[in-house]
Amino acid sequence: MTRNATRDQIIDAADRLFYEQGFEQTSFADISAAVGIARGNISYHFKTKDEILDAVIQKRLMDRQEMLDMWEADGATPEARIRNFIRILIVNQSKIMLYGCPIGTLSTELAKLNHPAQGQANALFTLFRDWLKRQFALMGRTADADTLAMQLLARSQGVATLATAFRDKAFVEREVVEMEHWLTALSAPKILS
Amino acid sequence: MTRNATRDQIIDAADRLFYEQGFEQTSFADISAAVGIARGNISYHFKTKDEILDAVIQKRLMDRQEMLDMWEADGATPEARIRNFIRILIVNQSKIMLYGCPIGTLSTELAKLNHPAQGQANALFTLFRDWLKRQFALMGRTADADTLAMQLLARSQGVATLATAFRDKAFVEREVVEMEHWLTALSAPKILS
DNA sequence: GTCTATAGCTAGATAGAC
DNA sequence: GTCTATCTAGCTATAGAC
Repeated sequence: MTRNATRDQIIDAADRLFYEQGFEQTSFADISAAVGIARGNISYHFKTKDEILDAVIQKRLMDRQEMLDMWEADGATPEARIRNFIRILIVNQSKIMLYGCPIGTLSTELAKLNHPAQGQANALFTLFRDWLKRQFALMGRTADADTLAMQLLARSQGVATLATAFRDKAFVEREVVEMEHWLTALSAPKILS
Repeated sequence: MTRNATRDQIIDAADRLFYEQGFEQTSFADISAAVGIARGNISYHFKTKDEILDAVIQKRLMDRQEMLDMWEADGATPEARIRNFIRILIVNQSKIMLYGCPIGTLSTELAKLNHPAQGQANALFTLFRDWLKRQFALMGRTADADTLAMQLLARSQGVATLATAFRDKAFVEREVVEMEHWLTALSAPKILS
């Protein structure tokens, strides 16, 4: 893997534009303009648009893995680590209200295109799914760890989709609180009050 | 509003193709081929592609309103009616696993295009939101009817997104059961066991 | 490694014959 | 109302000068 400033700039710009405009809607001209280079220069670094997509997905995988590793290192408890996941909806709120979740929207777009990179894109979901599963298992939920992981993933995706449609900040914040309560209830001993 | 067989066929074909391939990815050629007419004929009925989109959204609004009216007429209780909504995920399972939710994916695509029809497309969400809100209110949940409506909408959207990514039938069925339990628990008196 | 130029294609939209 | 033909513009991708 060679380091190259221009190549990395292309990937960064494509990553942002694929998220904001969609993969299909983003042209070589868009990317080259964003980087500030000539159109043809892109082709020196990437033969086809699909190669750019592959590089963007690889970069997203690396970025998210790094983020999860950080949460793993810093979080005192599995609950605290999962809370970091839930709070993505707050941290990235403004972008999510404009463009949705970068993972979910790419996955959906590639599904409609029946694009060969679908599997690679869905690996991003699997990354979070497996990480969440491990955290739930550490919470003692070994039996239903994967079910809980999928439930939390689904709920986040749903909130992101409706956040984009309704642009309602209060809704997002309310749902995040609800998810945190759900998480707390999972680990807390059952008390009849 | 004049009735016209060809015009309606164009709308039907566009409705299907916009769902399966996306709005941007569907061309006049795709639609005319699906209907079995010449490319130029489309332009007689619709001046621009955006006009087709408007017609498709209007049709979807009418279709869904009709469906909700049927549920309203046939459902004995608000719970039974809401159950119909939840079970969309089962009834349309195979299509959802291929293309996602027609409402959510269109809304997301138009958001990324910053398309002027965003508001119209989101009216589809509002249609379900208001209907669900009314059902929850009829269940006695007047105070948090809208919150519950948004929660159920979000959960459905999330399941649809992950269903498309993972193509996992068992996951969808499991989540539908979970949502039905959630619904039952909402109306049932609280029993400490 | 970056550029200009262009080939080859397809898109949305328009004009006009029938 | 439906058709063929065509315009203009945009796209991906390639070739080759520097």
